[in-house]
Amino acid sequence: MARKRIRLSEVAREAGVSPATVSRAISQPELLSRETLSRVRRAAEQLGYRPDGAARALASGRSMTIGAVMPTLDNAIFSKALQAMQAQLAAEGYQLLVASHDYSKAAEAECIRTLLARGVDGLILVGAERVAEATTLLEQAQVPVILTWCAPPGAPSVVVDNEQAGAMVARYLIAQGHRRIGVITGATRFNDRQRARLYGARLALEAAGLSLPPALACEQPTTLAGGRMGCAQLLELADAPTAIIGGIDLIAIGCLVEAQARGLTIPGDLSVAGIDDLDMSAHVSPSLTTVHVPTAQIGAEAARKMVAILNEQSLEPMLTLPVDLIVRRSTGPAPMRVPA
Amino acid sequence: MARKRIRLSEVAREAGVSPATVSRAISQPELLSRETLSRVRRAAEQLGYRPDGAARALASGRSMTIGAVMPTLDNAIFSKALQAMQAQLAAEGYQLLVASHDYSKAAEAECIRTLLARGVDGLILVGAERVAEATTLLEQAQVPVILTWCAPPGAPSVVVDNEQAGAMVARYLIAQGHRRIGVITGATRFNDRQRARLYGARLALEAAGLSLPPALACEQPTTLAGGRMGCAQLLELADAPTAIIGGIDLIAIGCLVEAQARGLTIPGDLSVAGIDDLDMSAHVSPSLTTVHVPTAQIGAEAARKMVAILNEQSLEPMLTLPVDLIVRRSTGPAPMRVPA
DNA sequence: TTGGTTTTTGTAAGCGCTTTCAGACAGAGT
DNA sequence: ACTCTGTCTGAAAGCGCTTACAAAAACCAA
Repeated sequence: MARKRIRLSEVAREAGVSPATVSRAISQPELLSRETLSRVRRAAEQLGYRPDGAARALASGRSMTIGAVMPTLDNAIFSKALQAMQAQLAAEGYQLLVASHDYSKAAEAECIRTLLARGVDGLILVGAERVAEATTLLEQAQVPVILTWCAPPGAPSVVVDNEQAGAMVARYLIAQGHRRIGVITGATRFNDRQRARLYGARLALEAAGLSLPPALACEQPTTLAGGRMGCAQLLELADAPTAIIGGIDLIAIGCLVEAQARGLTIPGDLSVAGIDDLDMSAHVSPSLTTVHVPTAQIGAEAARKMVAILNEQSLEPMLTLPVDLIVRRSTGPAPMRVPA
Repeated sequence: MARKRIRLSEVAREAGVSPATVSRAISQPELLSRETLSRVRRAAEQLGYRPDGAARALASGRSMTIGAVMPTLDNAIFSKALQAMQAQLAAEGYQLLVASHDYSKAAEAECIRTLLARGVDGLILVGAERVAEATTLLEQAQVPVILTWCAPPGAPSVVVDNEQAGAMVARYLIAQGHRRIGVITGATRFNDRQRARLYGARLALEAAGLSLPPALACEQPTTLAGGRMGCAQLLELADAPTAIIGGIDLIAIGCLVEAQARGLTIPGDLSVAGIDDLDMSAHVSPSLTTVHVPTAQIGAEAARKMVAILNEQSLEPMLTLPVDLIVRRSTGPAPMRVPA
């Protein structure tokens, strides 16, 4: 089979109308008379016509394609957001062009450059921080940009209050009587989300008259293995913490695993809490206390907002989604101080 | 800032050459003299020229874009493969257009249709099964298609032997003395991977003179929660299995959780094994015996193969990656039969 | 120098569609 | 009957780039 691709003009000939009419039948059917429309549709159907995306994009200036640049897809929070984003966009007739940069600023700029060159109609990014080159590209490009997870006030964005999330867990642990609380985050250098969470936790600690000494704040890869290492490090301290906050659930779960592997009981000997509320967090053992971050919703809302902007519907630029503390079994009262 | 976008012809004027020369400077620099090339490059640089993707695609007939259709991105195995795929493609100058269909055949066909309409240069799909409509689309489209995970012999593909994977775990459990082995898979109806794994396990069982009665083979959503439900179901059987195989690790981990929540010790009372070898599988407690499936490699190799095909390098159509049994702590000898 | 090659560059014709503008036509009002 | 709407359709000019094809330039041997 596989005959040559049918062109719009052939459909026009078949239907006995002009190419313009066929084009309208596709993109603005309401302009055509009922009869013409159905004639064109029949011809298109019969010939198996498929419009050429590149040609449409070139002629119309819109590619119906949105670019998403993520740190990685290999992390449930991003892939989940992406999944929701793609579903939402598909429903609106847009396609998702995906790039990921593995937490490299330079690579991120490169991703932005390529997507822009591909002619995306809009760009969805994670976080607010990027290199100057990227910022310039974004300014010069005439496409809307939506930031997710974290953004400066005023920028079109769908975010959560990461600082608040960090503060929430910290306050809860403090309320449970913990006084030495460790925090394990991902690298904070190119990750404003992690930085904000850490900062929030620190503020809460200080507000309670406590502090977060350097030894108790460590950075690790945002993986389960990273959590294990971080936990090991904190537990080996002379004055080990009675509670640990993971900057993301994956790290917290790593702590759970490591602590239990060392024979500690949770939450008896050590309380552990995370931030994100992954699906699995409710199922690990013990189930993880965490702050629910509406990951999928971030993706879906970002997509929705993008479409709204492209349709010139103006709205609040910044959408802040709520975060909630979810108390489960991995946290409890601080252990009694053992008399020296 | 944000002046109007620079066109190729303006670069040509600036550099004092013809548009054709500028075009060549971009796509076939080796055709130009050293001097002209650098002149053009300087002009392009100075004006901040960015080629228009749509125009290039239309004129050249190639969009430098590859479409990937996945069941979902919200599952580590797919997002991990996608991540590798995207990285590999980016390195070759291609971009990834992503779609997902949530295990719906109809939606998959729709994804294929849209991506094809967008003018992708190639398509990467999961599994071999699809509705007739999709098959027709693929035949008519003149783009290479690569199947992953599972494919009929002869089709360009990057696969693993799922049947073999299923057989491997089953044989291992049999060797450990288990005689009643339950299998929990994802829905097998639109999932040839799960079906093959189940089939492999069944064959291994039969080869050992055992069988897989209907009660011991159940289907659940491919999630941790699905695993818990399936496990609960099997454990409540009058004649419960002494070992359970999860069609994917997520399900197996769900079993781990559920069984332990019910007070069973693993592997003392129940052995559990999965297939996939997720990152977390090594870290759950007890660590999960599973069959390693080189997920990321599937993605990377599919991308590599796609590029090779697009460059007309012919090669073995089908690449089969090896799977390995990874024995960890979640499996052990079958418990002694308790005298009635 | 001359003709034959081999680069290197330019000319121009599209790629397949959208969209502006204007024309055709039907119905309404006077 | 005649203008005035408003609705529907067509003609034609691109969108920004690639790529035959052809011309020009450079090189080479005779």
